Formats: sequence, C-alpha cells, structure tokens
Amino acid sequence: MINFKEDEKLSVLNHSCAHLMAQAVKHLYPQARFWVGPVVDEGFYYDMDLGDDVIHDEDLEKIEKEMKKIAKDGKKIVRHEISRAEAEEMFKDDPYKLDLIANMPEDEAITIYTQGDYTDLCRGPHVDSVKDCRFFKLLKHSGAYWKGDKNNKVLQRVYGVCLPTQEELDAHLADLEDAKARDHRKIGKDMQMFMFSDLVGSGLPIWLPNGFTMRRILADYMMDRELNSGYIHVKTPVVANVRLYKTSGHWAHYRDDMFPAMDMDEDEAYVLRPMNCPEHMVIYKSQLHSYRDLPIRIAEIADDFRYEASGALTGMERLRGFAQNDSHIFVTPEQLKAECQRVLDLIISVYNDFNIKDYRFRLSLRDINNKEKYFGNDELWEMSESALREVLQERHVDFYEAPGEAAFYGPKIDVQIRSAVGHDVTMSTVQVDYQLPRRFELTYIDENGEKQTPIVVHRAILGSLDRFFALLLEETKGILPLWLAPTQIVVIPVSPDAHREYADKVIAELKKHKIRVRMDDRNEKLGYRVREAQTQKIPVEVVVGDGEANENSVTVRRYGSKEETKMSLDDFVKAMLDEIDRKGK
RNA sequence: GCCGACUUAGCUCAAUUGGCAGAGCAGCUGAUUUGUAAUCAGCAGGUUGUAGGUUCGAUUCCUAUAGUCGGCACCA
Repeated sequence: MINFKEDEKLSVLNHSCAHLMAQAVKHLYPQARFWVGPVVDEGFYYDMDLGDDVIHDEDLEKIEKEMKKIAKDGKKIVRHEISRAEAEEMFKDDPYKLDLIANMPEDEAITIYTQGDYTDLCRGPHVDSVKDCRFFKLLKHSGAYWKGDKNNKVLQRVYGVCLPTQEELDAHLADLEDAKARDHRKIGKDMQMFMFSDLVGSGLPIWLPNGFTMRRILADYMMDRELNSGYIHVKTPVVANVRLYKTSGHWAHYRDDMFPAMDMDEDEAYVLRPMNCPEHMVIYKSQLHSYRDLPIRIAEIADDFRYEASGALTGMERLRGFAQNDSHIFVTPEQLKAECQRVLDLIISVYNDFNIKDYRFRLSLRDINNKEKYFGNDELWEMSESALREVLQERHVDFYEAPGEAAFYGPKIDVQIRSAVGHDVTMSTVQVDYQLPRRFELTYIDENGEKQTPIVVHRAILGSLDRFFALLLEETKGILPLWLAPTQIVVIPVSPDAHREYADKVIAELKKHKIRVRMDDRNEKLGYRVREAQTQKIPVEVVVGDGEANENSVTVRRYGSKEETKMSLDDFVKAMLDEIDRKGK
C-alpha cells in the first residue's frame, strides 16, 4: 500500500490537491473557512468550517466535479512571500488563518500560494499547476474537532488521494478495495470464528468453535514461550474491590472508562477489572523478596473489561471485554535495561514465529506541556525515558519518538502495526513504572540488607489475544499456517459408503497425534467436497479411495495447489507433525 | 461521546416516483453413489433492526432508539 506522506513527490502532489479541493469547496460553500490541509499516510485531508453546513456522502461527488473543472482550467500555482503585517491584513476576517499566523515563529518567512481565484496561507511546496492534480478521488469525510480538542467546534474533514496518472489512481483504488476483503471482521464471519450479539452487548465477543480453537492455540503458544523465558503464570479474579484501584491510582484516572462499580454498602464496592496490574502487585507483596530473587516475572492471560466509548469499538481490535497477554516484571534498577532488552528479544522472536515483518517501534514519551496527566517527578521520567531510548539504540532497531503517548505512570516502547484496512494499532508494549511499586509499598532486600523499591516493567507481547487474532486473520487473509488452522485436515472418501471405513482409520491415526481432522462423507460428488474444503481454507485435503485403502496410503492436496501427492499414511503423519512443529517458518 | 452513513431470508444482494417483498448460495426432502473447485428435482425460509408517526396504503417519508461502518476524540 502506498504511503503518500513518505513519498516526497506524492506528498507535494497531494498537498496541492488539498488546495484544489479547498478552492472547489470555496466555490460551493462561499462561507467556508479553512484550517489545515496536510498530507497523511493515506493521502490528504482538509479541515474546514462550513458554518452550519455539514458534508454528506453525496456532497463529495459535487466537490469532485468542481475540482475537475478547476483542474481542467489549469491555472498556475503561484508562490508569494509576504510580511507578517500583510498576512494579518489579508486574513483579517479569518480566525483560523490568524491563529496559524500567530503561532508562526517570528523569524519564519510567511508564504501564500495563489491559483486563480483562490489564495491560501501555506508553507508549500506545490506543483506548478492545478492541472497536475487532475487524477484524484475524494475517499471519505468526517467531523473532526478543531485542534483535536473535543471541547472545540467540530470541523468538516474531507479525505482524498491524488496520483500522477489515471492508471496509478485506478490501481490504488483497486488496492483499497482489496484491503476491505482482508478485514478480520469479514474473514472472521466467513470462517465462523466469532460473533457479536446485540443481546449480549456491543464490544463483547463470542468465540465460536473455530475461533476458540485458534485462540486456545495462541494462548498455549504464548504461555509456553513465557515458561521458557522464566515467567510464572497466575490467574486472578475479574472482579475486584474498588479500593484496589484507588490504591493503584487507576480509579482517579480511568473511573469513567470502567464499567460502573457494584455498590454493596457504604464503604464496599466492586468493579469489573479494567486491567490486572494491581492484582499482580498484590501477589508480589504477599511474600518477602531478596535481590537474588529478581527479576520476578508474573504473567497472566487476563480477561479485562473497559467501558470503551461506543465510537471506539472496532471488531476484535477494540473491545469492552478482552484478554491481555500481560506480565509484570519486578526488577532492580541495575536489571532494568537488560530486562527490557530480553522482552524486546522475545517480541521479535514471537513475531518471527508468526512471520510478521511489517512493524515499527515507537518510543512513547510524556507530553511535556501537559504534566498534570502524569504521575511522578521529572527526574524519574527523564531516567526511564532515556533508559528505554538506550534499550532501542543498543538493540539497533529503528524507532520513532512520540510525545504524549506515554502511560500516566511511565514511558513505553510500543510496537505499531498497520492493519490490512489501514488502522495503526499497538501490538506489543514494554512500559517502565516507578509509581505502582511505591503506591503498593513493594520492597526487596538488597545486598546490604536494606529495603529497596523494585521497578515494574509492564509488558504485553501479543497485546490482547483478540487484537492479535484480528491481525493474524488480516495478515494471512484467513489462509492460516497448519499449526494455527482450526481444522488442519479434511479427509474425503471418494465414495462415502465404500471408503468410509478406511477414512476412519486415517482419521484415528491423525487424532492419535492430536491433529485436528474431520471427515467429509456427505452424499456429494468428490469435486463438490474438494471445492468446499478449498473455500473453507482448510490447509490439507486427503482423498482416499480404493487405491489408497489397498496400499495404506493417502492422496494429499494442499490449499491453493492443484497438485496431488500420493504417500504412505506413515509418511503423511510424519510430514504433518514436522510442519506443525516448525510453526510459521 | 462527536460528525456522517448504513441496517431487507443463515450469507451476499435486488425491489421504478409510496402500490401484492424477490434472486443466488446455504438449509431441508427425495433421486443420484461419486477420483480432485459447484449432480438433478422439489420444499421451506421474512412483523424489511426496534418503537412510534404521516398515509386509503410505508422496505420506501418523518421522529425516537439500538447495532454496525468511515473518521474525530479516547485508548491504563
């Protein structure tokens, strides 16, 4: 998928197209005021104040038509440098542009760009003529808070893309269409993986047999990896006393985003847990710890519940009930960096097993201008932020820094993945926390016999099982590797009646090795049953008839291949077990 | 939560300006007994998301509400 922001030429072209769109909007909505029209990964948008007007779906066509007209006319785009006073005079009736001018550095030159009857305040650069912008498409529109603040007015935002030629535009639009077919919500429905129900409640997934099988394999896999990396597993209750979250500080921060508390009497109330960090703090505290015991790695596949805003819910990506692949690691200050590196290594190794290659590390820092959002003092923040930065640098991985993305208790390394439908989602996370250990008064005894406070590393590898599951469906288009497929093999007797007995024998042999296999002995033609196995994306089809029964063999066909291979039953079982063991590799 | 859109059979979709709600696939029944992507015939399937309203008459127009989708805001 094209990234319009990273490609310099496309970036300029799309920004010019944003101006073209603004010009068209100004023609159709003379009252329009314009905020900003930047280039983003998926193209461009422009935020506009249309007074009392709002954009509806059918308006996009009208705007497109006007844009085509302007583009055809082919006016030059002309750059002018003006003084601050001139700029203020020129835009004196436009509060949005005045706001932009007021926030420009004193020493920066102010430039405007003019095309025909439209002039916009802009840093540039632009293409030479609006004619260059004629291959475009307006994709979507929405409301967007001015400056991203929900207390501000909702502006109208229109998104579009622009490419140098019609062919490239068509190809890109086709790609966008294809991406929709990879949406995990569609695949999950087609493959009967999961469902939602109005009666049960939105954001609360129901795992169907196929989905649950795959989910169980994911959970088993992850816990095995953790066991091999020195983690211990626990299980804690999904309901807890509100006092627990008052102690942790979550009550103060996130009370509104929790399911409401169940009040028992005056000073006793329980709440569905929104996360399970505090429970793990309690477990740590239940024993005395020596510095020799650390790091202690407590892990749990934990069901958590958050009352997410209705507009935030997105299939399995964002839920109100979900399962975190969570762990809290208790370390000494000396161990912090090495432990974070171990987690990073585990993340990369797990991604390898799933053949996930397209991801970016994000160093999530606090927003310096909004300190009241964060617990703790500057010194601790700076210490932990630079510790994580060094972890990334020492592992020589590319990363970008994102101020304002930290948790309230500390900075994070997040691993960002772009989903098939274009959502930027956090998969894995590593977080440094000095706050919770203090709030729960956790200690360990150091080599001098003195009490010290440990540091907690919060980490999730698969993030939430649900979200990881969604991502896997999209990455694989539902064509799962053998080890993850809910049904791994379907056995098809050529003639159900004549060959069912041998098919049963084959299935019994496979089941001995815990291979997930079923028979399709329906009264249908062979071709029909083969077709169905393919459309259901079952990795392996085995056909057995007279020939196979006589020589104790099977005829094997893989998903997506037309090739048929005959082999002995023994060799087949071995080959399957070997492939399952190799996982995605 | 905010802006916009959508909701018709299990699934994918039809239904001129308001005038008898249809099709394919899936399902069921029967025939067929199958060698690698759809055997044939028949049957059944709906309070058009829900609740009101306008109208002689509403899938279609209006109001409310739920859910879903695209963004925005949020994301411990």
